[in-house]
Amino acid sequence: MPELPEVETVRRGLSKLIVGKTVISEAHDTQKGFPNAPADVAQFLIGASITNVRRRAKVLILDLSTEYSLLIHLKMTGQLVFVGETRFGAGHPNDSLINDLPDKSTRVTLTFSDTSKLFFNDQRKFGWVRMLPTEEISNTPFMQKVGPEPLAEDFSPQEFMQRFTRRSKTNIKAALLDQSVVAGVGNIYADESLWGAKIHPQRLVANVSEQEFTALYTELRAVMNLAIEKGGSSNDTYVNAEGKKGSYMDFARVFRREGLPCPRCATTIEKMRVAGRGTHICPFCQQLQ
DNA sequence: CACTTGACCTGTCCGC
DNA sequence: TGCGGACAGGTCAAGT
Repeated sequence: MPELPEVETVRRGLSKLIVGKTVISEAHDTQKGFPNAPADVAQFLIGASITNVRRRAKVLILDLSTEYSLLIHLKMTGQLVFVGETRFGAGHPNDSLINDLPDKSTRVTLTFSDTSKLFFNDQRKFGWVRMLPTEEISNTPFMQKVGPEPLAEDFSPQEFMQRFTRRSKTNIKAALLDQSVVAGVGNIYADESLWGAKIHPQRLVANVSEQEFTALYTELRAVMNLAIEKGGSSNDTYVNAEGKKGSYMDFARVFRREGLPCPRCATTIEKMRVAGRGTHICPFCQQLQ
């Protein structure tokens, strides 16, 4: 999915687009194929207004005036696209992304009192939407176990390294993808940050040095900040709240660049399988040893 | 508890 | 131009 930078991009968009709006109707896909349909969502939504849009890890939190919150996970192919009443006229080039909504991947549609709409689309149906009393969010099992936000100002390199101790017997990529170690890292930014820190993804956590952890910390934050600045990565389905793609893939250094030269040393980038995921490395910069 | 693998879905691409 | 298999941004529930 959308990893931290993509979810953050959606959050910033929704913050500007839907805060203050009042929900007047909710519709969702009731097909058997959508097991995450929010059966109890409508009764807490109708008449409520959106007071805040937050993010924790890869979860979006829409706070409502009713003291309830709508939690949304986009997983691999989820989209949250806002369509305002008069945003684009017919024939506008940007209409191509949104003029067909709702479509067959639309799972939830919220309609606001000014007739604007928010669509939750999800081709692969892994995503979910849940309603919770706002004050209970922090007590959920997920929020109890999820690791710290890597971009938080008070998140230090020391804390970063210390979080990995519980996963010392696995490889660094599997640990980096573990949301209970650090929040928000997915396959793209794992590969990009490991390349930046010159660490082979199959290196055992126990064998990664303090200096290497410091480099990984710095690279991870840099790559995520750059990705947010570029509006995230769009390989295929990801779009922001306005239906637009992000451009980070134009800046990617190894991810999905197998066969191309490493931007640092020109060695041909290779693709392999690590932690069950497609993994991209420069075999010269990132050695197993 | 920590670790690995397969499952959840739909769509696309690649080789035969 | 059809068909099978692998693969795709993420977690989970199982298995060891």
